Amino acid sequence: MPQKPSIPKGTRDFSPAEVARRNYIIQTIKKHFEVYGFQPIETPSFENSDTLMGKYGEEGDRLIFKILNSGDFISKVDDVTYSSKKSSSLLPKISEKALRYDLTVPFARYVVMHQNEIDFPFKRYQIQPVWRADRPQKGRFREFYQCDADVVGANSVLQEAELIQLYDAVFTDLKLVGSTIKLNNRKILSGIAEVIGAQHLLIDFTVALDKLDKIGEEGVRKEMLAKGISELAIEKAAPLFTMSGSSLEQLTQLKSLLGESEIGMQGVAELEEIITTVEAVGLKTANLQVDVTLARGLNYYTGAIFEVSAPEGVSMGSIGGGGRYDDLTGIFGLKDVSGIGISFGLDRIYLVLEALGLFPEHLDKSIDVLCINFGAKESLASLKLISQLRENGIKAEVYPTATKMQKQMKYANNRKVPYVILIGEQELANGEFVAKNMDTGEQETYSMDSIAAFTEKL
RNA sequence: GUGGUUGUAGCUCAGUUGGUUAGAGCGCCUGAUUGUGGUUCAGGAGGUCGUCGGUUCGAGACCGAUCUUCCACCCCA
Repeated sequence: MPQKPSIPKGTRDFSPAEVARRNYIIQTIKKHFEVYGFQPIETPSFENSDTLMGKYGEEGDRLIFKILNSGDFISKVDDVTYSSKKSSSLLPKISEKALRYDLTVPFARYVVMHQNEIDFPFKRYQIQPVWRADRPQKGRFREFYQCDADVVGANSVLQEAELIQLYDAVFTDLKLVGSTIKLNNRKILSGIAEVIGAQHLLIDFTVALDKLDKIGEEGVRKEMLAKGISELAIEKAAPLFTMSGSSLEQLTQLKSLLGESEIGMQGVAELEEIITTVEAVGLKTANLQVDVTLARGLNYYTGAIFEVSAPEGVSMGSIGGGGRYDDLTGIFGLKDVSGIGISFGLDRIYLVLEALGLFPEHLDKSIDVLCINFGAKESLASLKLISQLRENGIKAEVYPTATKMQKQMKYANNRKVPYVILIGEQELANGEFVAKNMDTGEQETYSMDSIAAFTEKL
């Protein structure tokens, strides 16, 4: 036998049972997206490189899968570039396309390209795979699905509140009780950087701050210092390290800290409005929590930032994230279009539901009825019966060959078929069929003329 | 991209300081049971020990490379 085939690192095959479970999650998310008024679009799996490159920071560029040009691409490279052996200068000459890295940037490109056909505010959702040339870990793949909902062309904070409700609705429907939606605002982070005199180091500051729960206050101070933030500045920011209390209490503390920063106060005001709105409407099972250390996410966020973490006890990175971006379409030449979006991480939600045993049982069921095959004449009668069942939307099939009954029953058992139908010589002669309930083992005889009596039981 | 870790039957895993023919449980197949699955009993099949190379009289075990898994960074869903 030749070498066993394999699939690339960080990719997966999905069995029928896994697909059924994934579809269950997707259907749930889709249902709520539509109830909230979002419309689906799809975009190509690969884009022109210049659409993607530079949109996710330096780190992001490294993680984008590049697609090699077609044809004899290497002969078209000039000798100087070729012999320089520098990937950065060689890359644009041999690769002009790349696999999409997320759904937000392609969406911004879509909005700009179709701006004349779109009615704003435009609410779209998109459920498609994305690719990252990352090193895989648990819940971290090189090919995975994002489920995004975005609104562009409206900048009321009502949207923020609605999207928080949407998170709550989806996770409640999935029975994932106790998820936490963390909320922050980029303007608050900017304001703090301004107040402590470290605007130019905003990214370094926020990245370090984000690690607070992981490496502790000492670790964060150390990292900030290493990035060139002065001791005095860090001391000014110190209240952040120990901030606690309810969301509104934290906002009060922020107000005193940010009093001199216009942008910071604006961020606080936005958060306050979002929180009071959400509290007025109420959430079903999710917790909403202000977290000033929340900074993850991409450079293009300008206002609210969201991140959802699984209920306590499940170790999994974030299962969703999003935020407001005021000028994403500006990169592609369309100014003054504010957008806000959230993303659900399908693959991680799957792992969380599995860990907590929250998938409904019926997902395993592939068919409702299996007919035992007793031979040519009998199976013909079975086929007629099955046809009628199928017309009633019942998933049914006849075992294809007349092998031993034991084998057929075992097959039915393994496929978790709830009912097995038997039409043998005896039944055929009497114009009847026997239905066996595979759970209880009980059998009942029905007339071929009145299948309704049977279908009612399903 | 950096450092570490894992790989043995379809699945989960044993396998002693390197020593004859590599094991278990579950699953699968056959029979007890020619019209009845799940439970039970008896028997059976299934492995170039991730791959390639090296050390050795001898390698599943030691060394190197490579692929893969998981983990910590980086970053992120």
